[in-house]
Amino acid sequence: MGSGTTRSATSAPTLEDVAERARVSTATVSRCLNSPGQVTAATRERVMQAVRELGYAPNFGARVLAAKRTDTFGAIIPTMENAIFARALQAFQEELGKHGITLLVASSSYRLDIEEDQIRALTARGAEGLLLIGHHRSPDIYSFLQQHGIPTLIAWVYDPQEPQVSVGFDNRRAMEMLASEVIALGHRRIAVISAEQSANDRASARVEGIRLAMRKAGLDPDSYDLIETPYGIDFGAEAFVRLMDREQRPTVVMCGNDVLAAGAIRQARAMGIRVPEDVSVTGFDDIELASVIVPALTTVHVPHREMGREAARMLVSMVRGEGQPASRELATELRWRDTLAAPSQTQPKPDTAVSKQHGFK
Amino acid sequence: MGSGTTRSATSAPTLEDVAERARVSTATVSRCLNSPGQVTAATRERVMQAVRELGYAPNFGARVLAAKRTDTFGAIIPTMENAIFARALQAFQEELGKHGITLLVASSSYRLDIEEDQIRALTARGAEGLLLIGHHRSPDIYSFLQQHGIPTLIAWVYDPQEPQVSVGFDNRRAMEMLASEVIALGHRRIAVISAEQSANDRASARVEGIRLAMRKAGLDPDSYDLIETPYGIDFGAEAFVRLMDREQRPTVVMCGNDVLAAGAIRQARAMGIRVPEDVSVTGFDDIELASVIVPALTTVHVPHREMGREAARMLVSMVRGEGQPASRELATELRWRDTLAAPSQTQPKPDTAVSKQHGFK
DNA sequence: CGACTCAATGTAAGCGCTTACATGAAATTT
DNA sequence: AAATTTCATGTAAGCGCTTACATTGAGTCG
Repeated sequence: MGSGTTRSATSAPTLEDVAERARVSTATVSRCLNSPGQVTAATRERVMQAVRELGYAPNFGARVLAAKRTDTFGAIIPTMENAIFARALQAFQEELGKHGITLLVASSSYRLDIEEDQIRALTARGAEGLLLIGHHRSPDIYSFLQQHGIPTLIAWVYDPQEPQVSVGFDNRRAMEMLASEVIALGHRRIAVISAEQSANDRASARVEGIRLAMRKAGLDPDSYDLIETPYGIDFGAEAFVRLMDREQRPTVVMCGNDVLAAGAIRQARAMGIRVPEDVSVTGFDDIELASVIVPALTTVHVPHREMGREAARMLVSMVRGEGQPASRELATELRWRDTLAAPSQTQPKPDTAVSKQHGFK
Repeated sequence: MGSGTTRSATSAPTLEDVAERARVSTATVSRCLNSPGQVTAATRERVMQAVRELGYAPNFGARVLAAKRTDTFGAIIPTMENAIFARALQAFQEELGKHGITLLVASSSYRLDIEEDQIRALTARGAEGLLLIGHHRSPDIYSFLQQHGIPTLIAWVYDPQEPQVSVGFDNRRAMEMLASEVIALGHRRIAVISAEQSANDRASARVEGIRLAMRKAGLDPDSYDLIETPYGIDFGAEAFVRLMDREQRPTVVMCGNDVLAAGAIRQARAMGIRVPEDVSVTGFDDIELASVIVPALTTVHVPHREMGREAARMLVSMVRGEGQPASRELATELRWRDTLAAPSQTQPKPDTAVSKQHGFK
């Protein structure tokens, strides 16, 4: 175990230990650490020496208790396994780092009750600002947050109606745009694979967007086929199987996110169903995966990194007491790739080889 | 803003406020919260009522200071953007949750100096146990950790030689296995795309594994072509271009991870180079991506979730003072899919459909 | 050379919580 | 009914740090 020194794992050295060793008061040590300008170079040197020798690290709890500042923000995301959150969070953290702020991350597994616990946990740990995903949660929490005076920013959605400041995009409108294109292409039998909508307002907004587009196009907004499923490639694949089992197969499968779409496409290939000749597929998010799979996925691009960075800036200014900034909308953008085409008028004929690669474009 | 009560954001209520309102001592309130069994149902009810009315949440710093327990572990990963870490971490966190432990996550961007800061930050924040990736870091840190008595577990590697307990796999041996297969298949012109090795002992162990296999096969271990590149699909693609520019093209490109491999494969397709007919490609990690891309990637499967879960169990037992468990090796496994084949002896004949592109050779 | 300034340092009062110990009432025993 | 045990609750001492305020001693000025 011990590699050299025989120093056992005594409890960590305290400010007082350092003070004693450097022959100064604890106040001086504290000043050395926090506002070195107030201390003579000589004493400072002596103190730092002691700090080094003892391997001193301040006790965060005590510091917070006394100073009432934590320089810590918190973020709660549904899951770390979803690349879109990971990516935005990385950017968020990088930006916070520039301001000397530490980020605490927790994940809720898409469960409201867990999220609530996490919010309390992060608050208790002194998070001075909070980043949350989506608006949908109990009002109690918002009043709790308000009571504790904790600035909270909602990401991944943009909705100026809501009282909380948000940064993100209009999920409904973005999906509506995509759906309009799909309809314009001639698709009428539309199927949807969505993430579970109950605890996920992004998912439900996206589904709504599709309905809206259908209504606007004069289609019956209830005529579409919807499957809700957990997040994961395999779930997407499985949902696709079920969809293809319907007596009336859809001509397009619109997925609530790219991962589900990737599963659908993989499954299509496995079943010998050609995309987009036999069935079109669309995604949402534009994660890296989207451009790597074959055929490359037509999807909605979301500026994740930018959202993370912007969220950090906004939250910092809120915590600094510069008032509530206005909610900020980020632009999404259709990424036309190879999985969306007009429905084939003819019955799809069983394909001969693995197809001759639909002439791109 | 305020939805009902006019309560402004006064500073958060304290234990004392609750005590006063419930007409008991602070001790009783504390007991209600921490060991409710010791309190009469009646008083408990009264206290809880007060807690609710006040929206009380304990001050973490104060609690830690007094109780000397934080129930918090820390983990530092190189980046959240890499799915393998995200996935293992998710499992790690889930397992810790069962023990009532909160996880604090930080990311170091593959930089040793940042990691060091993060270690100190997490320590100061009361992390009682630490999960770190890979062995490679300054000895000062290990003595710091030891001095503070913070159990530390190293993941993603297995090396019983090292003094720190680790859970993971033998990167070198795993890659050696794969490389042996590659060589057995007849490949002699081997190229490698690796992550940067300097701050990443997993990457360097993997490269070493390839050299080892070559040596064992009687090949000159310096005859291979190595490109180091940052993490990312596009970087993999770019490296692939450079490799294909060599006057003597390799017959196989072994990649340090699946993401680089995905980039290489995407690029091959873009260049009209067939995989595996013209060039084989291998990966490492077996992330979801590997089975979705076309052709599906031959790679080394690593049990990320299991590693995360196991890491949690081991670290918990270490923190509980149950002594140093032995390092634990997890099995990796070759996943044969479609990107690795014997090098074509004959000149690759231009195939009719997809391409006559690759002029080369 | 004494009155005054000012910078460096020390003193000590909390910050909000937990918990060992003290207290007193109710339950149990003798 | 007195003695004893038991259990709920209160009292108060810190936990390690920051910081307002007090102190000291050196420099400045007339």
